[in-house]
Amino acid sequence: MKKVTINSVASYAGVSKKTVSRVLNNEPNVSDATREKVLKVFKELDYTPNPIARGLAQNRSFIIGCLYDNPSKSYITRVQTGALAACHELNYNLLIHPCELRGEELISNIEHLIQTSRLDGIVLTPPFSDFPELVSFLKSKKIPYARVASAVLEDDSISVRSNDEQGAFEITEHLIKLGHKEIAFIKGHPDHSATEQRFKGYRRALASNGIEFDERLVEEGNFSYHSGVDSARTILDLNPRPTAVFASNDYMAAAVLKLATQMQLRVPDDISIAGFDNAPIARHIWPGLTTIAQPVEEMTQQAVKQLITHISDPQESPYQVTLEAKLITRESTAAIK
Amino acid sequence: MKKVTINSVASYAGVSKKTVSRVLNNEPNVSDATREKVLKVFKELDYTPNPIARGLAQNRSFIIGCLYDNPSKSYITRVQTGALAACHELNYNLLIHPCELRGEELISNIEHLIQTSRLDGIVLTPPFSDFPELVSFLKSKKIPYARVASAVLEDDSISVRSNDEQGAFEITEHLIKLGHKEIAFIKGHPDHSATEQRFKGYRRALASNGIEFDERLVEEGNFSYHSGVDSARTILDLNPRPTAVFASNDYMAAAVLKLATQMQLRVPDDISIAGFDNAPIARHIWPGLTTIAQPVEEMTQQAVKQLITHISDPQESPYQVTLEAKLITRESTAAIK
DNA sequence: TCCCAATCTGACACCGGTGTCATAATGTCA
DNA sequence: TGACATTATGACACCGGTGTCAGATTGGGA
Repeated sequence: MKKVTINSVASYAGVSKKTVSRVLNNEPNVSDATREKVLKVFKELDYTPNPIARGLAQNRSFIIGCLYDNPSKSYITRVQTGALAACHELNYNLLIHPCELRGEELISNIEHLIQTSRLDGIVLTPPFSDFPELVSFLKSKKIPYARVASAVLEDDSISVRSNDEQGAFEITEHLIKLGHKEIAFIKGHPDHSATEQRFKGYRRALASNGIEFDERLVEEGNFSYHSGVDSARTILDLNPRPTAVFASNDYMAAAVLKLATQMQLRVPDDISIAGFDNAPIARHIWPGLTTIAQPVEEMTQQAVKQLITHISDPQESPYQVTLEAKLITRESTAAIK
Repeated sequence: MKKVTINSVASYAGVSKKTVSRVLNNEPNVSDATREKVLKVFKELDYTPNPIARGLAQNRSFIIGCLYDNPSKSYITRVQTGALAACHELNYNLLIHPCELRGEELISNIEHLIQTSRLDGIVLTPPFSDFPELVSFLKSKKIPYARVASAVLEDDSISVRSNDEQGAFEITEHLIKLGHKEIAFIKGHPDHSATEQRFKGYRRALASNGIEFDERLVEEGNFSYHSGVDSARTILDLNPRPTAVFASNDYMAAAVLKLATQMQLRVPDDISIAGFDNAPIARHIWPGLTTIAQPVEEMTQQAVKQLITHISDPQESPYQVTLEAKLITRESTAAIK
């Protein structure tokens, strides 16, 4: 099986390398006859251009990096799915790069990554999307980037998000409409901008329904299952016990459910529990969790797509998109008795 | 910020490109003085070799592909973690490629992937590890590959596995020692070789403890949570009801637990449940699942490491490794009353 | 019919490394 | 000291594409 290069195609088709290259890249100024002739040879020889050679000539790698630091495997997988879909469509490769936001020398770690792998661009997923040091570093180095699910919008960068504040508002209001007035809240990790957004939505729902905010009902979590256990312990021991708990994500909500079950509390009869994210666990436990579903794949796909488009043609100016989050009701929430 | 290439380094150090290249690759026949001089210039100019140029010259991409088709996000993430660790260590990149085993034209899909991305090698994770068509395709095309968690061993290929049969044996024996005699079993997806292995271990444990195998206690699942629900329904409706259920993975075990809870059965008092894999869900539900932990990260890391070593130096002959799986006991199993 | 612009095509250098081979420098032993 | 093996170094082609620019061809208007 001999290697098929642009040279073989050129000589076989009786044209120059450059003309073959023109056909490859859909450049103008190639006569229809020539174009067809070359395309036919492509098929006959089963030619695939070498992205490495192309990369060298254009000083590009055709690789996008994807940064994440997230305890939720399902979130990571969804991010990857969306990013891969976009990359696949636009003939790019995806390089995944898990790393710690608070790890030592994050910036130099990323710089090294970009240097050695020659990334063309980078996608930031939470909590990196709103990490100022990193964003300004990328900006100063003129490295194209896109932010997924960021809270802070900038005019001149690509950002695709869903409305966390609104989602939290809706799920809180859902609880309120079921008759709950004492609704505990478990916060997420302070490094994530979603944490603040979800808290805001919770408070707005209380306020707009005339329920006074009670600080004692709020616990600090960090999105991990473990932190949910700790927060749940405090909340479930309150006297009087709140009739509902809204945790900032499903893992912490699952932890509340676990502890409640251990304490012989019946969910949702004795207490309602709501989560956020619609992680697989939300439907894998009993009762299933009422939660908010975000279009993670689509957010990431749009972000990466826009990023690559921008790289290929810097004329394309970046823009921001906000997608809808959706309330999913399951068995863990019910009307107060 | 000017680009630093091998040419700049060469002229700055007063040597030829080739000598710089020799230092870069730790080749012999460079005097210590020259080597040091060049190394110093590397630091001064902060030089990073361009992997793309190197790839073109050597006809390599420095990219390993990782194939998977697995419903468990945590398994995927663990595979990635191990693969990334190996790649990072050996200056390779990892290209993830989720795809369907039974999807149309799997082989041509993979061929296209290898063609267009110019993969240097490929890691097969279950269920691909034991998919004969794919393996023989790779072999015929002389594409280096490594298999993770494969059941069938071949002498001349890289394979790193853990002992599923033994794990299943141990967990079954654990149940038997707790006094259980009627132990239901839920099989995994028939495409996965682990399915057969785990079933074998279950049967061996029964046999070696003088318990007769009862076909009615075996249900067909496919590793998904959903299939677990179906199987659980049948099993829990049996009369007499088995005192224990061993599901081939944790998702199906979680499904059994969910259904049992819905049916007001107390776990483990009324029925014991065991899983396999030690997925996060095993400790996120109540009661926590007794299960088998496999060293997924390590398996994958070793496989990829060996794969890259083999690519860089085909002298290195492939070998097979089997790692230990470990029984983890949690609250979902208890002695029969 | 002629001229000039627009369209098409190819020669050749270049991207940043590595492989080959010739040659220079050094070392070893008789 | 001379002959020869060994080590060190560089010149140059090459990997497979793309960019630049010059030259060839075609088309339209005067």
